Amino acid sequence: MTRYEGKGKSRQRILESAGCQLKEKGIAGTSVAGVMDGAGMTVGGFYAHFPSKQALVIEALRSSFREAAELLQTGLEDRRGAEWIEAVAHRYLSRAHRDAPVHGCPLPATAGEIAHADQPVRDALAVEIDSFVSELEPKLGEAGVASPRGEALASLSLMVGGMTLARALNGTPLSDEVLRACRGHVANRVT
Amino acid sequence: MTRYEGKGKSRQRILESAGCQLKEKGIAGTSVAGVMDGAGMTVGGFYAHFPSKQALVIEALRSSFREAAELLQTGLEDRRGAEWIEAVAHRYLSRAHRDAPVHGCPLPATAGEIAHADQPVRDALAVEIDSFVSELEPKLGEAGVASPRGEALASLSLMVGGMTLARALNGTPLSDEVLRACRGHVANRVT
DNA sequence: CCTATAATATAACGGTCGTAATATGAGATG
DNA sequence: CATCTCATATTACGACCGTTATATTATAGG
Repeated sequence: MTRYEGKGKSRQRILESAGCQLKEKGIAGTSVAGVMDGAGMTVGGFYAHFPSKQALVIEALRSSFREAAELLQTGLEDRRGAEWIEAVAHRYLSRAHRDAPVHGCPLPATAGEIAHADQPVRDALAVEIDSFVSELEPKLGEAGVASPRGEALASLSLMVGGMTLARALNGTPLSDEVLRACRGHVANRVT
Repeated sequence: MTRYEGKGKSRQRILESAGCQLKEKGIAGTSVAGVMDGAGMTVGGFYAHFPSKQALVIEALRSSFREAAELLQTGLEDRRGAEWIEAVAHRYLSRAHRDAPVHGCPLPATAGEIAHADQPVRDALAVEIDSFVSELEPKLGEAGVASPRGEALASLSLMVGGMTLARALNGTPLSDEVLRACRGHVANRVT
């Protein structure tokens, strides 16, 4: 029925579908059947591409995190130091990001569940976070903070925590308030 | 077989068991049968005490959050301003809290899932967070920060985000590093 | 055109979930 | 002692989960 476009393409579609579902519904809320449906296929073919749901979660987390990290920095190439980090925080802690998890960071929806997952999942996350923090670090160095790496880790924590709470409080006045407070905190901290 | 101690006692035991499981395994990882087992009873009796799992989650979240908020502040009655908030942050962002979720805050394990839950759950959370932030606020006022409420919201976001990430990175060197960085951030911010 | 091969669809397995109907058993009342 | 009441136990239902075995289909090579 469906036109065949090669195994690699299918794998990529599965990965993208999984990324969307993970960002929208978390790990427990993401089912293999749902992912395959989102990729325009049926369950049966899944295990020809991935050995288990956990393997899919690891790879989808990897690729969607990298994609989000890149998207977060696009268009900011001309900015430096404090101006750059502030722009990143404002973009991350925006209402747009809160209301459209699909185009954003997978951490707010999944980090809490990764804590109860197996070690391989946490190890994979550590690699990605370490890499992202290493990108953040020099920018904070330019901004003249005392310990750029510590500040990068704390900034990530603030952004993830703020977005997680803002989403958990969605539909209440506190949601916007949390976002605004966290943006203000970064601005005060860095300028 | 088991001695009967009144319906109220049973309800309380269910609530405490649910709180433990929520803090350790999140909402999806918490099953009604498991909660009743933890309370020393079997599934059947559950619906005599709560109309649904969601109702249980709301009430267990409420009571365990309040309990954690109180525990977080005990023994700190003599401290003021910056010293107080720093002690709270150090206690929250400790390895002890990371490694023993049962005696701590339910937010790191549940906030990500609450975002996908129904509105009543989010409304209930908003009430509790608003109340906690109102307790934090005057202490930050004493510390002399510009906008105490905003700072309280941002501090909560940093603490929850830091603990969530530290648990998601547990077993890797990054976990301790995140905790240390967030503690340092609060210290620098407030002194 | 026919075959070989690989990708996908169909269907089923065992397990767990939330929920509900029914059965049991203990405490209070007469 | 008999009976009523109500908390709890047992059991079952339908839905969904991850995973696997099997059937079907589409592409590539002779």
